[in-house]
Amino acid sequence: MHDPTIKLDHQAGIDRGARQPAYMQLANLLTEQIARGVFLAGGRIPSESELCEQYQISPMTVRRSIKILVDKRIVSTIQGSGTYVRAPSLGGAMFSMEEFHNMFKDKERTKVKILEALIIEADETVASTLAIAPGERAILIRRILIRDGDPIVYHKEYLKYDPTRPLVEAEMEVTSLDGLFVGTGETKLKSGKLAIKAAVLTNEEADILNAVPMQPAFRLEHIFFDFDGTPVSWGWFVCRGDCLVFNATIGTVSTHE
Amino acid sequence: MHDPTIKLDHQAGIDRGARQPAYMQLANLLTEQIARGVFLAGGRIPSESELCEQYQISPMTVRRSIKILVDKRIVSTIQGSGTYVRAPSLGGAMFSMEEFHNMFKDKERTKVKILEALIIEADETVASTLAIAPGERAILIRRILIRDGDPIVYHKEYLKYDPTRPLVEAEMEVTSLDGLFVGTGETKLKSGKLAIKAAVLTNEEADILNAVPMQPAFRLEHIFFDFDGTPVSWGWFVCRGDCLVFNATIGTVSTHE
DNA sequence: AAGTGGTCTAGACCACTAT
DNA sequence: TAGTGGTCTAGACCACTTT
Repeated sequence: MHDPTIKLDHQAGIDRGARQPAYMQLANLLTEQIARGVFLAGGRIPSESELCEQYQISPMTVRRSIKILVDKRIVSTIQGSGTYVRAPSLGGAMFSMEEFHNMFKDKERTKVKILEALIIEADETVASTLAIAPGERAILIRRILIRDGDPIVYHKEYLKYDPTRPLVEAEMEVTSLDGLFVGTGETKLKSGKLAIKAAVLTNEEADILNAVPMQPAFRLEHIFFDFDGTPVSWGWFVCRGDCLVFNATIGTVSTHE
Repeated sequence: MHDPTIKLDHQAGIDRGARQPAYMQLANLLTEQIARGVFLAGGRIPSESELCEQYQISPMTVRRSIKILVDKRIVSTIQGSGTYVRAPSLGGAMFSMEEFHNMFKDKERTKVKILEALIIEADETVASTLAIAPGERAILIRRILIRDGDPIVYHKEYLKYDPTRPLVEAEMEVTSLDGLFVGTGETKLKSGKLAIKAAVLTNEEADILNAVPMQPAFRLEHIFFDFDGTPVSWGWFVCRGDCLVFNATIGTVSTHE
């Protein structure tokens, strides 16, 4: 297995025969040069026409490469002026739910146990959140996610009770929670909101999660809406803080793929 | 100020004279149709050639519109098959540091108070994190961020002591923390990592932040690297949980700009 | 006036999926 | 084989900044 492309480091160019498309190659080339300090933060990278000339690529392809760096917040463009390298900053960091999702993506190790699933009468809080009248019916589901035998996440969710659609049954059936995370396409939800809050375990939660009360925890609140904008479900995950960290990278990290 | 474009809702098309470029108009049109349920999750949107025909736009421009929806995770493309509407899912949610940054972006309301700034001898933990020998010199800075007179964030940071560069002075001088968040371009940092952890206030932190111990809090750990990959600084922000929430939206939220 | 990025065209060829 | 998305070209014109 010999890779002939291994030593074109001295003056790298675009390999038109490579599996990687030209725009990706150029994006990685520029990213690496920025990461190596060839172009410093605040400075300008070569103009698009210069890059076209230098790498023998058409304007649209060069633009596409630069667009990638813009999306990654590595550079920013100023019309009429140039493309500038951004300094790494905390403000631009992004993090995703991947870490949380990974906790129970592995179906072999993860089980979902339903503690409770019943019809309740909505109290003030539930009613106002689900935009229904207090005392109206709603569904309450409480479950725990178990990984390798240990309870790691507690989930509580209120669902609007609506006999005209089988959302209730569908939701009850989702014992793997995949619908919430992967998006099954079976539900007809339009959009949702998610909030991450800092919390400590209540006595009840600590009991369920085999942990001690007052332990640091994340509370991930979620609310989903129907196509007409009315709320459909409201709930939250409680996860022990020592089981979950949200990570993000800042600045230039070349991906190569 | 009359806007003549206000009532083309019945069968919307692309307005070539509008300030908004065609690719953005099409992206918003598709997003709205998905949000209204015209195209359901799991279903296919019209093919690129169909969209070209329907809206009288060239292929590259249509592709650009679709790329926007792909980036927003509203649709996903399968080569040779089509472009499919994704179901909203928690797994795809993204968070930014914007909320945190906003807490002290307003310079009028925010002050930074340096509690301490001194040269220390690195203990085991600091030494291994900054990749120096235990006992070697390092800088410790402790500050609080004050908004409207109330202390809201506590910041502790260890910096590698390196006489060959003025990073120390530069860092000491950054009383607004802007360097960390906006990216001043004065530093020569290459990249960094950020971790968000759940925590409770220690006695010391509670005292500094005028809060009670054991209160829920976020701990935002950060580490920055130089161009050669060596760590330059390590530190963390502690923020009361009742002052900070990370928000994200899921699914189709048309932006219109 | 010259140079920069922003938009857009009207095709081309390719890789892949469906049938 | 027909249709789909993926890549790329070689220009065009525009808006904007710099000098």
